[in-house]
Parts: sequence; C-alpha cells; structure tokens
Amino acid sequence: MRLSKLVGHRYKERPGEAVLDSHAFLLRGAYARQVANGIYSLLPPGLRVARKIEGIIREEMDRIGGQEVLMPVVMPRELWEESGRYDAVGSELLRFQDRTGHDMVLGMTHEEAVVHLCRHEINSYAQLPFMVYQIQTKFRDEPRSRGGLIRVREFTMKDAYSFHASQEDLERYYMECYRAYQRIFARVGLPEVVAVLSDTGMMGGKVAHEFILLTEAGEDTIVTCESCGYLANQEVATGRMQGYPEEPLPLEKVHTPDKKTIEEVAAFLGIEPRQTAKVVFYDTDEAGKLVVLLIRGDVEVNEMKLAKVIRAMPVPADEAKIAAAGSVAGFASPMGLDPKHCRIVVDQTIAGSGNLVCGANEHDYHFKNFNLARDLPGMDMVDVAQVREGDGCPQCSGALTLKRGVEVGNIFQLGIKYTEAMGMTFDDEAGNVRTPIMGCYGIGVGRLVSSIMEVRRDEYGPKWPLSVAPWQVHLNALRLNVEEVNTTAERLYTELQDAGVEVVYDDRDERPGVQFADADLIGIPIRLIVSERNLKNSQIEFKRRDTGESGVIPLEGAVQTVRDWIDVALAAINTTAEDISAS
RNA sequence: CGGGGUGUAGCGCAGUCCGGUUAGCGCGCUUCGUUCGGGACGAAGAGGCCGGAGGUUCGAAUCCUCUCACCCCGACCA
Repeated sequence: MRLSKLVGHRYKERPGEAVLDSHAFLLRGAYARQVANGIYSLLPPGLRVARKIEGIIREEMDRIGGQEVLMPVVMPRELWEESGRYDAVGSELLRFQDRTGHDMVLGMTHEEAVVHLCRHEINSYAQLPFMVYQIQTKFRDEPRSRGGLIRVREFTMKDAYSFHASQEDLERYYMECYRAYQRIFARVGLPEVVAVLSDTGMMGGKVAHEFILLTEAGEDTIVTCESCGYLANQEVATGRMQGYPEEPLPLEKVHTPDKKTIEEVAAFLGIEPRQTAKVVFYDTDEAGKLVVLLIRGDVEVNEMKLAKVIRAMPVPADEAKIAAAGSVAGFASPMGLDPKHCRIVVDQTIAGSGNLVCGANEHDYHFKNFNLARDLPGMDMVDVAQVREGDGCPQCSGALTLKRGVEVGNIFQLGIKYTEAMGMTFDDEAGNVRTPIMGCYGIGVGRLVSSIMEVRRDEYGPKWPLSVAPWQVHLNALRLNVEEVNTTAERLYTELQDAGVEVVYDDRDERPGVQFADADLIGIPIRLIVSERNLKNSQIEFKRRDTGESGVIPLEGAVQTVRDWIDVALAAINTTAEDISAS
C-alpha cells in the first residue's frame, strides 16, 4: 500500500468526543468514522486489523471442529416468538416492519437462527456433537454506546453454537472452547485476558465465563482475590462480609421523626449504618408477590443475584404497593407483614449481626435491637449482597479487590432452552427422542480492535502486535528527491511484497517528522527508514515499535532479515498461545 | 428514560451573556518558493445554509419557541 493513496486522513488534534485514548487514535489514525451513535464505518487500516483478528478466530474455531456458516441479520418475528424472546427481550432488540407490514427483527444474537438452521439437519445421536459458527454483524439498540468500538450498537461478532447429546459432552467441549479462546486472545496479542465466572443474563443457562481484559477503560467490574486467584464478575461474585454478633437486647421502639434513609436514621441514633437493617421492596417475584428484601443497612443489593432468587427482574416497588402490603416506606419492617401478599427474602448479612435498627411499619418510628433468630425466626438465608472492596474472599482467607475490565468474549453452557422451545430433537442409541444440549460462544471483533489499541499504545499511537497489525512493515523514505533514496525505497517496496511481506510505503515527499508521526499513528511494528545518510554505508535503519529496538541493518539481505523477524515474532506469539492454553 | 453539556470550514476552537458592515483563529487542504531525521518557514488562495424549523426585530450565529443530532453521568445491557 502506498500511503499517498491510502483513503482516510490522519490528524493531530484529539477529537472532542473521544474520552478513551483508543477512541482518539481510532479517529486520528483514520481507522474508523462514526456514522451515528454507536454505528461506525471502518477505513482500510481498521478493517485490516479486524480481518486479521477474524482470521485467527477462524483458525482456532476450525481447530476445535467448528464449521463456518452465515445466518441472516434480518429475521422474522415468528422465529423469535418460538423461543419466547420476542417478548422477553427489551428494546435493545430492534423491531421493524417490512414492505408488507410483516414484523421483523435485527439479529442481536443467533440462537433462534442456528436452531432453525440445524433442527431439521440433525436427527441422530451419531451426528452429535457439532459446532457451527459465523462472523456476522449484530445489532443491539443499546441505550448508551461509548468508547469508540468498545461498546456500539452495530458490531461484528463471532458467535459459535455447539450441540451435544449429554451434559457431560457439553462440559467437555466447553473446556475445549475455553482453551481455544485462551489461544485466540493470546494470538491477537492479549495473553493477559482472563476468564471470570459470569452471569448468564438473558441467555439462560447455568455456567458461563466472560473473557475479560482488565483495564480502567472497561465498564465491567471484576472481583479478584490476589492470594488465591479468585475471579468473578461483580454481578455474580460472592464474598465474606464481616459480621457483628451481639448478645440480643430487648426490642425497643424509638421515635425517629422524618428519618427515612439509613444515613438519616444512623446519624440520628448515633450509630453506624452497619448497625441497621434496611428493607427494600421489589415488584414482583415470578409468582406476582411483592418482594420484601431485608439486608444490612451498609450493604448494597446486587440485583443480578436477587433476580436469580426471585426468578424475575427486580423492579423497585412504588409507595402505593408498599402501603398496600401493610408497610410504610422509610419505616418498613419485615415483621408483621402478611406472607400471603409478599415474599420475605433475608440476606445472610442480617444473620451475622445482632441488635440492628429497623423500621416499625409506623411513621416516624423504628425498632432498636432487631435480632433475626428471635424476631423473625425460620427464614431462609440468601446471598444478594453486592461484594465490596475488602470483603473476604469466598475461597481463601484473602481480601477481595475490585477492578475494571472489558468483556472481549464469553462462553455459555446454554442447556436446552432453545432446542426445547424450538422443537429440535434427535434419536439416541436406544431410540428415544431427546433434546440436544447447547453451548454458545461469542467474541466481539470490533471490541477487540479497540481493546488492543487501548492497552497496546504509547502517547503517539497504537503498538499493534504483529499478528493483527494492519501491515507488517512500514517503509519510510526520507528525501524522495534524492535519486538513490527514491529508487532504493521503491525497490525495497517491491521486493518486500514479493517476499510476502505486508508493507505500507510512505511514498509522500513529506518531512521526516510528519512521516514518523503518521507511522506512529498507524502503529506498524516494524519500521524501515531509507535515507541518504545510511545509504552511504549501504545500510537502512529499522525501528521496532513492538519491542522498542532500533538500529541499522545492511541493505543487502534486508528483505530476508525482515522476513525472518516477522516469522520469529509470529512464532513467538503462537508459542505463547499454546503455552497458555495448555496450562 | 432521568440529569448535565455541546452543535460555528475536514479537525480543534473563539464569537452567543449584552443583536449591528464582508463570521474569526490554529491545524489540515491548493499553488509557488525556500527548507528537510520527530508534526518547518514565507507568500498567495480555496473552503461556512453558524444543526434544522418557526418566531421577535429595521437587522439574528447571538433573543424566544419547537425540534434533531452528538457527548458525559445515571438507569439499562449475551
């Protein structure tokens, strides 16, 4: 590629809308341009990185027996009604009508499509297991996209789906895929990506992992334990919270005029928030009952964890609902509520502390010295507490820390949610009709482009790993009006290409500073510089953006030298990938 | 959906409060010349429906109403 002809202009000023450095480079380096909120066009460098990533994904998917297919972006409403998700999924599923008024959706994920595709192609256990995957555009009408390509509405995703005759086989394959993912992330230059336990959300299923790149640019909160390596998304993380047991004192009603919040009550009574119990109302559980959650006052509710307990999405209840249940907002008590109309859920933090202050179900009154075992006996404990920095690790004696991360991939043990709902079956060896068990596995391609840029960069631009760099070599010629410089650079450009090297040649008659600044922004790992100065010694200069090395090499044999560097660097990346997935 | 912010040349911004010739500045772009190892210098140019619609006014980038888009925080999110 001749830089003089590369479409897309680079500029030096940071765009106003960029918050992340990777977002600024994405625009400054002419990798992508925003078309609308969360919708981007890719320019050649951006697309080339994406294609490199896709190529690595394809190799690793094929290696674990994947077969590439392509499913549609647009699907009819009926397909999504078969699984129940047409109604279950919110407005992030873009619904529209075609010319005839038929309801259609834009695919945000392809479980329905893949079951539709496979259910009539498979009828025997002998055809299982198998995995199909695609690299396809997805659309999710996110309420809030941000961060360049980190979180967008339209994006390219690799999504894979496996089908199994047994749970054991799914679990075996799940681990195969897990290792394939480790290789993929290592090969695209992110060996530090970690797998964490995650929530299954709208996908259903039981076991799921997210592959997380730890970086402050991320918007997922990850709970880790430095001493034992525990890793989990905060949405599912558990922790040991310190308890404050006390010898029970008699229940005592106290006047607390206008003190509604935990902070107000604690301050009024001169106690810590941890010495209170708060009641939070949600509308409603799966049976339609008002949920009355009792949790220690200083602890936040993790609504993802609560959702699993009440098997419904927790929606905070309004005051009318609370009053109808016989309680008083701001002064709510778990005691004296009618279990016919509400479901009392008690978080385990309540059991660990004694003599708590809670509401009295009466305006301007609270109780002191609430003790669960005495005052509300026989309750089952649940864990719906939001883990905090410093809480005890659930696996060892260490303390938990919170970090930020970007979810670059995920894997789910889906189960039979879709195959059962959509009537996919096979005959087992005994002739019984059975339902295949599914797994699904996603990787965000564009998100990876931005994520790599976010963690592999300096102040001047990205430092692309060789395996995903838009080109492998960046060739500069200083002073094109010097005949020898011009002819040497042209010859190197041709010979490098003949040697199979992907090279971008800055054939513009620009000053060195301009050329170097552009080279940094394009971020190619190997830079070659042809100049009058070094040609006097029959040498050319090199600068490795990936390793930081620089120096001169003989012009004679330079192409082979560079070819060898590339081969060595790629081999090293692949070796790292194998080591990580084998460990 | 709630709160906040911004829309002026390809990019970054000033001008808006307090209405008044031809709407500026830097970068980038074109031409010429001088330069040439980390974003050079001089000269001459091109480039604007001041987000859109309506209104107030002799006169609107500026004031009013409505609207659209984008950004940030929150809610939401495989």
